[in-house]
Amino acid sequence: MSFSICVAQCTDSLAATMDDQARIMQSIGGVSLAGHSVQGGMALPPPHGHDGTDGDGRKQDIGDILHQIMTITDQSLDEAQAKNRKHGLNCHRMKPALFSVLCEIKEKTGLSIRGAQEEDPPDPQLMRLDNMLLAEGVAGPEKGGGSAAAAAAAAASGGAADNSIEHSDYRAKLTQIRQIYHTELEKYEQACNEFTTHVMNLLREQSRTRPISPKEIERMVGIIHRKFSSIQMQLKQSTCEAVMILRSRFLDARRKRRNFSKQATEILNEYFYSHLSNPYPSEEAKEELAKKCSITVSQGVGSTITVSQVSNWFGNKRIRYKKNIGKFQEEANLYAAKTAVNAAHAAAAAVQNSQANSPTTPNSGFQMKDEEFQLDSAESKNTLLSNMFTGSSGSFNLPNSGDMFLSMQSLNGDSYQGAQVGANVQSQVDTLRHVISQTAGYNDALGGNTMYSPHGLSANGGWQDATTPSSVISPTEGPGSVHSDTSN
DNA sequence: GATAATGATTGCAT
DNA sequence: ATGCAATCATTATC
Repeated sequence: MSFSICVAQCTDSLAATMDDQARIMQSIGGVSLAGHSVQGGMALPPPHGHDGTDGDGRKQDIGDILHQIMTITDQSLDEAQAKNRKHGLNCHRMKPALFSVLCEIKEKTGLSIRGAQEEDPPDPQLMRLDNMLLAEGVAGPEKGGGSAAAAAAAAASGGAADNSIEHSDYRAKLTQIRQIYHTELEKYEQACNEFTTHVMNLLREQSRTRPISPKEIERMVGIIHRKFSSIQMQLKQSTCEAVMILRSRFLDARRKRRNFSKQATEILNEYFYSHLSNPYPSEEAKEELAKKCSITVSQGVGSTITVSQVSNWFGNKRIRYKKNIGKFQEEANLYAAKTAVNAAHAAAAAVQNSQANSPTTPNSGFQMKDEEFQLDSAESKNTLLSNMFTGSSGSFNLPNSGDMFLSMQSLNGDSYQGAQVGANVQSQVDTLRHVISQTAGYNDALGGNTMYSPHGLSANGGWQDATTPSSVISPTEGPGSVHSDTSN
């Protein structure tokens, strides 16, 4: 939440900066409008019949003209007056001489200027900014660019390319920034164009009374563009800053973790304990699990869970389970029982179906929707159950769920009936646990006899290959374990 | 607030 | 690439 606040702040500050710049820009626009007043000031006398070579009053004349030029802008003239004055100057006999002098001076300055700014070296700073904005998806193509950049950022951050809430949050903020950036940029460009047009018109008009080469107009336009691009640079800089802040917040948020929802943990645990002999879900299985977790999560509160998170979870789980098996005994039993109940449900349903009645399958909440998944776990359920009830050793490989169902019935002696199928899961689990405690010597105490041992865990602490799941019991136990044989 | 639980990261080995 | 082991950092629990 501090994250979103900070981002909001950063976006606000960005907007504020942009407003500042907009103001700057507007003030520039104001200058451009005020520029109208220059119009009359530079008016010069037109060519005249006199060649201006007579000596006496010449200095005086030039002085007069210059004086008029210098002061003309200070005087507020109405249209008629201005016209008069203009005409007067234009008709002055010194006009040609002055004009040619101006031309000469212009020629010189023009050359020097041309020489000075011939090459327009691309500003490295601006290029950096441009590149960054492009890379971040702020500049460039409208759609996809942002998410691509976000994905890139996520990937760079450590592999969680497909990300969750933070990701979309990041994207939303980035889009916001992009929008502001583009709006402002457009405004600037528009203002720049308007200003350029205006100046060009001015120059064109003035070219009637003073020498203005196309080169000069070009140069003027260049100056204007440079001015505006320097403002744009500020905008780009601010945008970059905003993106950097946003990004750093986003990356920092990586470490911020949220516990998975109960349902998600249930699902993962179920898979883990039902594949205890080989708790290494394939890529597909991980995807499936991630999807399942996210689906259940979407019904409640929490964040979606990604494949890499599933991988993390299994990595953590394996290591922690192995480190302290005793601590996980209860959990293992619980989930084994749960799985058993599920399998029993499935089996019961199957049996009932095969008996031509049409009972609705009880909604256990743990039932696998995916058929393949279901088969897979059903198989391991068989294994687990067999282990539980026979006290391990190879054997089993019950051909189908029906058999397992039968084996349960025969084992329990009492309690479990097909009719119970519709009852709620927890009670069934409890029942089952009770039954187990009676029949299989269930021991609740930590570190006590484990009726449910990690058969797949080999002596060196690793899990055995998937192909030989529970058929071999290692003679020695894993770290901190106790005897796995709890059979009666 | 101390401690446990837990999700994420890192460095290493394969 | 993937998993393990150690560790970090946050969250939950008491």
